[in-house]
Amino acid sequence: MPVHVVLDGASSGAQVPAQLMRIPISRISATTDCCDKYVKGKVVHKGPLVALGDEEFVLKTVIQEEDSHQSSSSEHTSINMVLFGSAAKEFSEAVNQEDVVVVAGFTVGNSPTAQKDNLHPCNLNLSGDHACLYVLRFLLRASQSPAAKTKRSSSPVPEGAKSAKVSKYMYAPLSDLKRGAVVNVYGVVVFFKQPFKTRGTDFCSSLKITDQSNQRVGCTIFCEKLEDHPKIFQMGDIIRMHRVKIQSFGGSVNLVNTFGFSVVTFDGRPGGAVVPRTSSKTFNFDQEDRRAVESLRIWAADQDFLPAVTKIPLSAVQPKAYFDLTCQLLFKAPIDTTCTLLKVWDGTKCPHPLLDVLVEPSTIEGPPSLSKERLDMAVNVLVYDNHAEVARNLKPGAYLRIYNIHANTNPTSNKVPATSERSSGQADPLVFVLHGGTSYGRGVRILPDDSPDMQELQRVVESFPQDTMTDSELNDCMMEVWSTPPESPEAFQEQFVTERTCSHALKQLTLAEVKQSGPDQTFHVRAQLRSYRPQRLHQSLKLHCTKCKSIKEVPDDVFLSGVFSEASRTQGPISEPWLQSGTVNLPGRRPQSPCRALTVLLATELIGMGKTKEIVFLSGSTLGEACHLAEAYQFVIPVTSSQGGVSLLDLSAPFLFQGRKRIYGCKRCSHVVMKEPDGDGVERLDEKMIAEAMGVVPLQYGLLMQFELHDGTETLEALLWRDAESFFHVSPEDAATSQEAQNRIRRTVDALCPGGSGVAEQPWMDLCLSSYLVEKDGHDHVCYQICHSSATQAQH
DNA sequence: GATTAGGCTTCG
Repeated sequence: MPVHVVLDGASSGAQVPAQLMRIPISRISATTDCCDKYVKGKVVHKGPLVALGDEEFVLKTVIQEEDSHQSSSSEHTSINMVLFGSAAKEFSEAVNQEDVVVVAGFTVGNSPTAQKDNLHPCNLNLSGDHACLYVLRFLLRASQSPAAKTKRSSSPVPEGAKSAKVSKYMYAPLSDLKRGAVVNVYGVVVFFKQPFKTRGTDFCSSLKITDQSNQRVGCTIFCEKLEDHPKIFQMGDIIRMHRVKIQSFGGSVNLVNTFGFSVVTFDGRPGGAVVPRTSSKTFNFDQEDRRAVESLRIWAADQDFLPAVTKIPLSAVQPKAYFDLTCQLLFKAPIDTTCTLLKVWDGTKCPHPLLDVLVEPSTIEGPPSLSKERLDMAVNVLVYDNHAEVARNLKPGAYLRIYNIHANTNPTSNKVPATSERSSGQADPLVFVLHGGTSYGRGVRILPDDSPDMQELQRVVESFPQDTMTDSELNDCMMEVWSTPPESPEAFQEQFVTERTCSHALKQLTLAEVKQSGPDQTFHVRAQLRSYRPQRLHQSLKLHCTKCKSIKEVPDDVFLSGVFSEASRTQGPISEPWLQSGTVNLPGRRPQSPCRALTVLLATELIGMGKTKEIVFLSGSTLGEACHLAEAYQFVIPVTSSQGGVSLLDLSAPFLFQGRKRIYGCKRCSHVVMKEPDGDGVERLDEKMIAEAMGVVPLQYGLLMQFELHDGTETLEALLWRDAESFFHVSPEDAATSQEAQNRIRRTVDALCPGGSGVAEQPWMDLCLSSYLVEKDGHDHVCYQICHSSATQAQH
């Protein structure tokens, strides 16, 4: 298949032949005569190159009409394209996601996945010599001309820095390394150790890389700062290093970083986006780098130097085996100076009996309690020596990869008190161990938010119900109630009537008519609720700022525990003239847990006024302790030390606890200044006065849902946001804390959208809708919101 | 323009 790269919109070189006619994606059908047609679209998804045998490849991609926002939503503007043989291989090498391509010489077939992916009912198939592909590359103004781009410098360091803005680098093949030289290299990582502390001033990363020359070369990177080290997460990652010195040791070549060293790494899996991983703010990266990474990926995929099974979930663990575990930290507890317990899970259940490690409850750092489901799937990991030190700084909720973890079956230690139900004939219980030292790459690493492995795990663990506050409060916990569908819909079928509450004199329209009208209008419609989002109702609760209009999610307890834990880790002494410190004894929540003395601070002036039960500043506590104390004090303000003075925790956490209510501040609009709240001449302090005294702009709770409406003429997505409170007759604030409020919302959506029943049984709703324009991705979209409408229980 | 480490299972 000829592949042409058209630069600058066809100003030079290859051009799309003039005799070809463009056919919009939406007009393609099984009967389309394709011999004189071409399709133009943006690559919105590029699948991996799949090898079926010798030179037999297949690759799936999705292309989308570029100006698709102008078409109506019923048109299919995205289409699956399947490439075979050399066409697949060439496409994989030449095209990146987001590229605009022109495709000719295709055939049209039926799409077997149309039902599932909701894309075009047809497929485009590309194979053989007839297929023709043009990649449109629009060069940025700041970049070099195409002619200059083809010139390559032979110097390892940037040359002509004065004349050209873009520097070129030469990369040495690993088979051609001359002792003493300083070079730039690309390679695939075949072995690595996480950076470890040396006896000198630096951390050291030790790795081995290879490239198409099949040469394996060891690399030793010394850097004082951890963030300057290569960000390697797994074997197969791709690494680019600038300015490494070639040394020889023990008869083989070794690369060591030298002055001006820089490193960038990439995920090594073919097909994925090429995203450079570096903490460096300036680094060179252009199309040639992209191609170098992609060709290394394709080459490496065919080699067998990578372990066959790279990911082992807890459900597939073999006793006695060593493996890498990707998991989420639920909580941790120090055992002694050389050992820390990490309780982790990955959303799968380990099938083997587990050794139960007993720890002092007061030493546990993590959320106040966890759902039984999570605890049932969680495993103990004992990390020793150098890793115990790293583990002490991990925050509950963090996503981790633990390298070379050992599924130990013979725990001989009496240091860790343990119980297990061992009886004859039963398998030895497992305990996971990360042994001391760095052999075999042993270590722990936090996976960053943009890591695909982290995101995949996050999707899995977030599909489980959220954790509850405490065991005893399980029944009235928001997450539990909202996540649980009613036990028997038939037995509990209530009738709800949805009516308009506005006084507009408007004719009722069909949804099809609404869709044909423009923005900034009000409509009256009669429709049924086909579906709603989010399905997990607690996710509809949001926090929003009335000042900057931003909307954010309500953080979960695992995350909040991390913020509290981080704050108490960096906790120092607090000395403020207007605060007096003291301690409060908090009784243990469970009978066996001991009392804990909490450091609290009280405002001097309020003490003078006898108002000692109103506001308490709490330092160095856990989330659970803050919640617990909020039962006894009117307002609890978690604080930490800042240069000897007092400061609020990071505003991702509530700045104020009022009973069960957690009040958050806007990170963007708040300017925290800790002042003594002025209680003078005030009967009762309220949240507004406290927020004002501390320079915090409080966030409001809101309910945000998306309703899919239909009426036989059309379906229409409408948001419920501004008038959600009057629709459900529940205030979002109540929904955040009250079981009754959550029940009411649950019952309403269940009645309006009874699961499993036919369309005829669905109630009709009389709704008032408003339409408005929203700019997204540089284009205007018409959106709809349900307003002036109310769902009330029908009177029997 | 020094120094570090130089893979290769713990032993709890």
